[in-house]
Amino acid sequence: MSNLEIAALFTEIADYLEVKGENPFRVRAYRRAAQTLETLAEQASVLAERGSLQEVPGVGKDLAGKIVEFLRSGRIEHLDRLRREIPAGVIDMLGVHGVGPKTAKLLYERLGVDSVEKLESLARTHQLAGLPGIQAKTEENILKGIAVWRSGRERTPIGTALGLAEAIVARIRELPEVEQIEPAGSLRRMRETVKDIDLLVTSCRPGPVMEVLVGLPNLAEVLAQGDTKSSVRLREGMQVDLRVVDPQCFGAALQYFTGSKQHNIRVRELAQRQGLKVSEYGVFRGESGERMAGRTEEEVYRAVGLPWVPPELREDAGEIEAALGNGLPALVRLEDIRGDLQLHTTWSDGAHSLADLAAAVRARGYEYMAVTDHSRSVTVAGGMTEAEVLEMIREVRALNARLKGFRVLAGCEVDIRADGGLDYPDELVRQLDLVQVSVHSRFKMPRQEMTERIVRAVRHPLVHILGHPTGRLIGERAAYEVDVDAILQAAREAGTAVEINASPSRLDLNDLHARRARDLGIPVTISTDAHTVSHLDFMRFGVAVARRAWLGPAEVVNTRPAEELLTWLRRKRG
DNA sequence: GCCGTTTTCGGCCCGACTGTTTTCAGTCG
Repeated sequence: MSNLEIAALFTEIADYLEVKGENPFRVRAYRRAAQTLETLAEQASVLAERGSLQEVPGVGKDLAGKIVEFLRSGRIEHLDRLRREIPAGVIDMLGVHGVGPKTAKLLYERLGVDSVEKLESLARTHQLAGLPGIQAKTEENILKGIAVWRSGRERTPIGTALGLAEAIVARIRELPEVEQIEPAGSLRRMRETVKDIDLLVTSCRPGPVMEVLVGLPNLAEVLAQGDTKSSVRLREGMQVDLRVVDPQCFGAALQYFTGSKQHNIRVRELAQRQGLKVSEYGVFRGESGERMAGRTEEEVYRAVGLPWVPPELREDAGEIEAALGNGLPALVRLEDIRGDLQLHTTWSDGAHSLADLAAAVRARGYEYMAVTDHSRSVTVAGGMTEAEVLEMIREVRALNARLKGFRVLAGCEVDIRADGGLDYPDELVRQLDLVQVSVHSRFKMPRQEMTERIVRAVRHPLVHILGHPTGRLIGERAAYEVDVDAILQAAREAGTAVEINASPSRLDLNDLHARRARDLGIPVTISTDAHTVSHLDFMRFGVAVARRAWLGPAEVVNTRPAEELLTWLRRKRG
């Protein structure tokens, strides 16, 4: 977590510097470094030990020094000074929509406003009006901004957001006036959570499109309605921004609105160096203003000398450099997946019988599946007794005898006990085709103890896969305290695979950890952890995480044909 | 504060919108 911690501190420094009115490019340097740290697969502490912090793009001598300072002392003296100089509440105000650094500074210096609460009471009583650039309307906007700030600007899990977006897209697509419609923003990049839904449409008649949007059955509020841009808030709380653009500009607009912001900045810097200008309207020659591209994203990227970059990679996390060197990876696709390796049936807490689930999995076009019901200690989930495991194995063998062209593997999600031991004796575990291990209890262990516990299980010679390695539930439960890098190192040494659990409430490993696994050459599985047939659809979210982690099909275990998978499972055990 | 096919100094992404203004600064994405 320390990369995220350092990133947060750099962002805080940037906020302070901005309020102080310092050089905006210096501010940007801090923000860029923060953003890069957030998407860095390797721990800054490890880089620091190697002395290679300055190889991180955007980290120079000074910022590397500050990182080292933080790692050594847990503090950054420069930030401490800033905190003493300006109250934290002034920085909080930047979170209010409509209040930027200039306004915050003005309010603090002229009226002593040093908290959102104070800001609110002064706006209510019209004591802000009269300051330079502030009148009644601005007071009103600030109050609106505070209301949104209060209601929490939490992000929505991708599964929920994508469902909402696709329902809207389906309605709009029905209109004969609509030519193209695409979600953009972080939704298209498939981040694990998204803030709002951006939709991009080409149509010669925007009117009816806007009508559909403001007439949605789950509409809560129309925030703005114009000819080319409308915004609404849904009852579920999410904001939806819809823009209608000219077909000539669709690719440029899609590229622009997909972001990330930092990726776009890099693309434009690249263009600028070639005397070009990139905007949401297209790519233009500097002097003549001649239009070179805009209809498709491919055109836009080609015009600035890049191959098309898959949206999942657009985070300024090395994809620009890779694209320049023609080194973008061929990413795993949903259609590459040949089977699902974590599934639950009525043998434990799943909704369907083994035979019914197998039929449903097969109907998705998969070649194989592993049934991985819970082990005995996980009593809340109806874990199998030893006798039931044997019975389950017999049922699998019998089923396979009947099935042609489809293979069921007898597996188990074996609980990792508090001491790192497995939940069944080795003689029983050995009889399973596939053994996945995971933690389901004692989440609050000290970091060191939890790490040793999982490392021990990962090293067990009969274990194939570590399931949902960090145990987090998005928006509900943080990952347990654990040294993920130590676990990954152990997995590499033992040849044990790690899972990307595709359930949208888990997505565990996350994109960063999965990328780290990739960098270390650890095999990865993508599994849905389905407890009912509809959960089989989660595979797309797991594949999205894998794509964000730069994984190709060869690095994902369950893209292999059944025979190759079986060979890997056997060989793993020597 | 970072960085280099134009640079070790002098640059650093782009456009829209809004509210406040007599021509633009601030904010946002």
